[in-house]
Amino acid sequence: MGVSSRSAVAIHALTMLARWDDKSLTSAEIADSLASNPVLVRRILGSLRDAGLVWATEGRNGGWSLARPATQITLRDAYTAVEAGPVLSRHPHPPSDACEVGRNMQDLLDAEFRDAERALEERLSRTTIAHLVRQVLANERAAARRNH
Amino acid sequence: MGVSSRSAVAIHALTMLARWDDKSLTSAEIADSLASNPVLVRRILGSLRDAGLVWATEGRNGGWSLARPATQITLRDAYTAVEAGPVLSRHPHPPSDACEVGRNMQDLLDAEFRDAERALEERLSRTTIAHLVRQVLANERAAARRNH
DNA sequence: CAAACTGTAAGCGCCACGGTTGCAGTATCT
DNA sequence: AGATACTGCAACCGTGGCGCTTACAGTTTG
Repeated sequence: MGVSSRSAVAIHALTMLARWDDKSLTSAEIADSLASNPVLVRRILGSLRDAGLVWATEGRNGGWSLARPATQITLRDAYTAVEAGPVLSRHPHPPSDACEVGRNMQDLLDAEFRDAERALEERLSRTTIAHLVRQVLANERAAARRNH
Repeated sequence: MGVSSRSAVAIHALTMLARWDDKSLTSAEIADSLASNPVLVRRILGSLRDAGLVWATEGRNGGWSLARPATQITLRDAYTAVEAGPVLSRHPHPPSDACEVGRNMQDLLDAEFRDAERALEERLSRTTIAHLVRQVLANERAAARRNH
């Protein structure tokens, strides 16, 4: 296991919004694609809205749209918007102060883990939603070509 | 949250074994430093043993020792030994096959997430247990100097 | 007013987690 | 031999977060 699947849902939703960016999509439409529930989608899109990545119009014919071009939204943006805590958990309790190692490990480990998490986020920041849309369309074209 | 705290415990234990590598340490001693439980420590050290990082002698005066020099054990070794699944969770369910995005996202996301996880592990592999021991000793020397 | 949306709060069952108890096996010490 | 001090392992518990659902208030359009 590990981090929640909210990032996956967020990236999925953003990719859909980018794929059909001429119209807005409802949480029900996105939930259908995810084989999930509209409320769950709204919760996650709510986090993305708070992060300034998407916006919603309420009422009938309402729905969700990207707040900026898909070329300017990275996977890291989605990840940090929906994921709270650190990836790598630290000590459950503070270690013993009486131990030479114990009284130093927490800070040392924190520095190492932060660097590692930074490396993960840095890699995520190298892929944009636009890139994923391009790959989806390319895959679809290839699949259509195979069906002749 | 995120990944379990087993990595933190494993690295803590390895650092202790490396710090006092002239003798073997019991699970109780390590548990004391962690303010935790000997059984929990044994569970995690058991994984490290299966990964070939440490070994134990049973019976009275038994205990744990490193299986190879601390310069040749990285944080990645500890991490992969105790942590099972992927860091970043994928879709809870397979998405809908009827959606153009849905039927492509899983593979695309998996590739991206694997790359990101690889980046995290790569960073962890750059720090050895010996390096942590060196920092602990340096911190202790600095603290002793301040107490004059 | 009815319909179709978003937005929230509350609750559900599930599962992994850290932690604990209990006990069998094994080596050492007296 | 018998007490002692370890590892090893299985079973269990309480907690918390997860994905998911229901219910309902608010908002805009037909």
